Amino acid sequence: MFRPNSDWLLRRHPMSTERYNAREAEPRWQKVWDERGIFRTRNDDPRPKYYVLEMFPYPSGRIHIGHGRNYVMGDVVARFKRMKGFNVLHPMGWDAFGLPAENAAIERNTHPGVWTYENIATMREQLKLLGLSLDWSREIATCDPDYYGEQQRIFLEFLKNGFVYRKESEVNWDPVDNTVLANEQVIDGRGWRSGALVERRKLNQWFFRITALAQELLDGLDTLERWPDKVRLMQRNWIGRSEGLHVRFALANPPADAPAGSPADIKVYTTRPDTLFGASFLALSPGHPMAEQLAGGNPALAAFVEECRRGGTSTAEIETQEKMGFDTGLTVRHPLGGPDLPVYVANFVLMEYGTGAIFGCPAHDQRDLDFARKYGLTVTPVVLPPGADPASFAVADVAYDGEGTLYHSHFLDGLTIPEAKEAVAARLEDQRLGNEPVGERAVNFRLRDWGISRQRYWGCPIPVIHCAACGPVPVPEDQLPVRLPDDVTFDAPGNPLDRHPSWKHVACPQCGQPATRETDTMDTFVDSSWYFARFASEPGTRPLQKAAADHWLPVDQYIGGIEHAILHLLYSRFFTRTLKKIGRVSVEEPFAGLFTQGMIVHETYKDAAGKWLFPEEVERDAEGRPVKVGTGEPVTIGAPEKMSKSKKNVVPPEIVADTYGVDCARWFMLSDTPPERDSEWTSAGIEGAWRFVQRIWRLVGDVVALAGPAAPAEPGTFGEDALALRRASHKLAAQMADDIERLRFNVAVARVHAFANVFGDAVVAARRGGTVGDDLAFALHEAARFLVRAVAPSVPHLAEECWTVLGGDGLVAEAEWPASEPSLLAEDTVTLPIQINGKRRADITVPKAASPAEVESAVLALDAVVKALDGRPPKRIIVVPQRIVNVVA
RNA sequence: GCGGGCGUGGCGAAACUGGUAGACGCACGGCACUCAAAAUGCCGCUCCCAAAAGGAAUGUCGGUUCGAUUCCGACCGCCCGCACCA
Repeated sequence: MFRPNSDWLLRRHPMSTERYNAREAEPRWQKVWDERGIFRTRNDDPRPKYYVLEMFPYPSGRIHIGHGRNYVMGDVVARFKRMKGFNVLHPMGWDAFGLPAENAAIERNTHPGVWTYENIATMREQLKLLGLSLDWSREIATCDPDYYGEQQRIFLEFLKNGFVYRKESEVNWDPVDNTVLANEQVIDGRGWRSGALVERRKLNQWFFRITALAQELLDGLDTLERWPDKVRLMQRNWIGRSEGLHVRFALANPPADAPAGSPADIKVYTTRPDTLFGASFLALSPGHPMAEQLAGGNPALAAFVEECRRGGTSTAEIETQEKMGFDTGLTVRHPLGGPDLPVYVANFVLMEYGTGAIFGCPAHDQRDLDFARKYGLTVTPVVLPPGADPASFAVADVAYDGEGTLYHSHFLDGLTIPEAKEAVAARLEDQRLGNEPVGERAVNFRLRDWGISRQRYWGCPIPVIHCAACGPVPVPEDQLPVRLPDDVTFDAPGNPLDRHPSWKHVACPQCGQPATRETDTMDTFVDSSWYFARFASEPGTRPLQKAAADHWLPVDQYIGGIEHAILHLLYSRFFTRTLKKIGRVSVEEPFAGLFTQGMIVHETYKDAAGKWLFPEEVERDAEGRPVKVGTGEPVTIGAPEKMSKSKKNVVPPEIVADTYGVDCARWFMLSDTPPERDSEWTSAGIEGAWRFVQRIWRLVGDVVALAGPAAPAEPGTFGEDALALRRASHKLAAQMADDIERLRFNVAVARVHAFANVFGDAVVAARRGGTVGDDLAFALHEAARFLVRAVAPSVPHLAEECWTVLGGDGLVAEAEWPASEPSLLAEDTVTLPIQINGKRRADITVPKAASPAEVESAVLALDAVVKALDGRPPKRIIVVPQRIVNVVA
């Protein structure tokens, strides 16, 4: 027979024994939100705007719970800002063009568009399952002609204004598949699908002139105060500004067979003109025009150049790669009268940086030193380290790149490095070779122009027509968008646009003669470089509207992975600045605040045969060992790794929603681990979140049982218990607001836990006390309502359910953030720890307003202090008001 | 090689601007309730000596300070980014 004892009754109430049924409640509230359209955003809303955006996903198929973390974080911010009175824009879209769709088309014989839109439909439902407060009416897909048509207009405006140009550039060419490969499709120098050795082939390609904005993009980083320092540093390094000197070296023995008009000098770029007297060779990149020309008449050199090209480009390969050179037999004059220098072609000189040629100063550059030692070139130190003896200082295997004074350097002797740089620059500027100065000061950037041509079908067509007579001609405005043809096949290698029977054949817009369309499409990074501006325009309107973009931009909080720290973010910054220059928007920087969240990782599982297993295929046997469900064969558990389909360590959102509810998943994703770090998904963690969700539900039920279903009127006075609870409630609201503003979700979660402990104690005490007075009833109701609103951004469905139980007006999703009364946040006493010689020995509670002198005398009266001083006067007493007291005995 | 970051209990972590180290949670142990279990609640949970009082401890060693997880130096370990950047 069921016979509860009194203790049980104290803690349990029939109301609170009902479990919160997330599976029933969550879809119900999602329907209510949807029907009332409360997440629809209007541009004419008078409230202050707040734009929160998570990096939009590529529609790869299905999402797993690992993808959900950044959407949940963004959603917490969006819901919080709504409660704080902002008109929030929180949209979602699809980065829908890209190579995987073409691969799927080849593998499954489907159209890339069909595959893409099917994936979008699946993933949209999965995202909706998470209860995100998104304005779905603004949803976009970059493969929509409405979207990419506007992108084509932007391209043509950029072209008109000189931000786009065409030049020859090398691509990875797969000679078996007859196709261009992306860098990630080249594995160990071979095509990923065909296995053929990849060739370098030159094609005419379109480029965005991002280097024209290099300085601007660099300077702009300083204004991005709400970006992680790490990302700004990565961009700064990527842009890579350096100041140096272009120096022209005259050829001492031009080759006899050189064609007329061949250059008579070699131009190098250097950041160390001060070391010019230590130069012992010149080196050309294998791609340097002079190297290529010389190779034409020299089979051995041609073979060397070819070998260099095959060398890998990965860092690991480069590190182990030995410095190699080929002596061309050419020599050049030293511009300051030193000995002539031999000219090599060397594998470590990059054509893309500087002028593709360097002078080597082995004593002060490690690469040059390695090279000089290998080829027996002279090593002359010209910078003397401070305190070193000029007679004995020598460089063996380690180049000296530190500070010092110049020596062995004629007119530079005795100068510091900066002085010597200046002196050389000044001297060479005045020297003439031909009609031009030998030296010219130069600012150099590592940043290169952005090549956007892709020899692919599933991308935004480049709106240009090639005419034999007129050259490249822009597609006229009234013929935009240039649509992708739907009737394409993927059964043959190469670009389907190129071999389509009719698509590319058009009349030249200028002369009317037969011409062909550009068959290249744009890099998908172009698509994602302005989508944030498209969201600003209301649905059904032109994709990029100045007024709308100016209203919403910049994005106040952008959230995404660190993997986009450089390219996507830099390209978006370039686009926004360029759009401003052509008058399409008014802002310069697209993202005022950036947050890069960590990934969700999960253990991996392998069976005895080494095959990956899904988490749900693994269970524990009687001894607690991991075994395969059904068979009982042993399972090996691997370290937590990024969730990925290939390793099967994924958790589908549907399973979590069915078992625990998505609020539990949301709460768990916000708990414990700082959001910028990787977080491990565990069953213990999600169960902990489930327990806490139930606990909130019980607390709310307890309050209604104790204090009635309706909030009582505020009484004039409060007892001590009620007041203490009120203080805790008001503090919670204030501190949590601060935590969420700073995106410290794990700290916010801990705070809610701590409050729930205090709240729970108050509930138990109230029940024990028998009757609940008006003041306590008010405080309990207030605590419940504060708690529910404080967690509403994180667990929105649960919050709605609780809000209803508590008799709240309307939806909690539309409620205001609880306002904290300043009088309840202020404490009138403070407890100070008392240290003796830096060790905590006691504490003391004093009025907050107590003067240091009052605190000091109270401290000196403490037993512990009297005992420690043993009659002697203290050497010193440090009173830090509101903080601590330290007595130095 | 270059650049950046991080080391705190069994685990995830907290600690504001140099001021009580370990909040909060997980795991674990004990207890209560139950025929039993689940659920829930209470207690304990860095280490040493323990009855208490103490002492040690934030990777290691040193420095600055009344006081250091926090600042400085050296070392050890781990992680991330990179395009040999002249």
